[in-house]
Amino acid sequence: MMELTRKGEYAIRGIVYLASRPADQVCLLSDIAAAVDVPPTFLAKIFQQFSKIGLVKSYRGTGGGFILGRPADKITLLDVVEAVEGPIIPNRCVVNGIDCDRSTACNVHPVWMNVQSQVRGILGKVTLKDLAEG
Amino acid sequence: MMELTRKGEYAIRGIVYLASRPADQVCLLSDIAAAVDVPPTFLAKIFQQFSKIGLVKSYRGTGGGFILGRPADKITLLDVVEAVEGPIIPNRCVVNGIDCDRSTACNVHPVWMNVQSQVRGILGKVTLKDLAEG
DNA sequence: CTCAAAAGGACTTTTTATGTCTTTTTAGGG
DNA sequence: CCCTAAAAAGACATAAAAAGTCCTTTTGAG
Repeated sequence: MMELTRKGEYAIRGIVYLASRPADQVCLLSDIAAAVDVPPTFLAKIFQQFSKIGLVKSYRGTGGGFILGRPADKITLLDVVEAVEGPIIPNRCVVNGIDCDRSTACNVHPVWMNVQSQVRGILGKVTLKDLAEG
Repeated sequence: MMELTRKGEYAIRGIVYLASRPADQVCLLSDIAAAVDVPPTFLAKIFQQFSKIGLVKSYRGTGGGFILGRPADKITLLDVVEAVEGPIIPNRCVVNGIDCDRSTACNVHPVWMNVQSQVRGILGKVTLKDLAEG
């Protein structure tokens, strides 16, 4: 369980690569796709999602491409993963707040809440800067 | 991401219900399925998986049914989840040990290792006894 | 021997993942 | 203004996984 999809993996590869480039240099999607070995059309969709929420900035037309939407140390792995995979929800009932639909006193619920919070904590502390260097 | 499948949810519901019954009382699958509102044929498959790894013991024929394979405080949520969902692997490369196939120095890898270990830690500390009472 | 129950296997249907293709918008440069 | 380069958008296509059903077989008690 809890497996990242290929989309998520591609997303990370792509944006980490972008973070590893000079911050002011606009990168072609086709170049990124080639560098990280991801189907360009698929990566395009992913970067469109990034663009919508500001993780990257896009420029169209001749000389266009992508740069990071903010400094690499201000983008976390959590941002990236949630951008393409949706929120981190180990169990559906977590979204309903405190109570499951199954029973008023569901003992499993707080466990999932705990899992969610721990995972978010871990991913939220890792930035693209961390991932791009080293 | 990280969402439990319905199968996993059913599995938990079913075995927690079983754990809430008197330990020596054999339970019919059909009764369990009705009690936790899961398609009986589907739950049957799940309990077959449980049975194979000893989480439950099954008895065939007249008067048959299921009981827990060991005391409720010796079965963890991790046991149950991994029984039906497979091992907890946030990213494929975690299984290959220390190195990703993508690059020799993948900085993302230790993060997934950390996630895996945290989640396993949380789920491994919750037993069916905890979940069945209260 | 018969009936009740789980086990096993083959199947179907639905949903999600993983892409591709084509058209449209935007922008730069002559 | 026109041409070309690039991302955006949307409609498809295919494949894999999830979710569930159905039928047959095995096992056991009475």
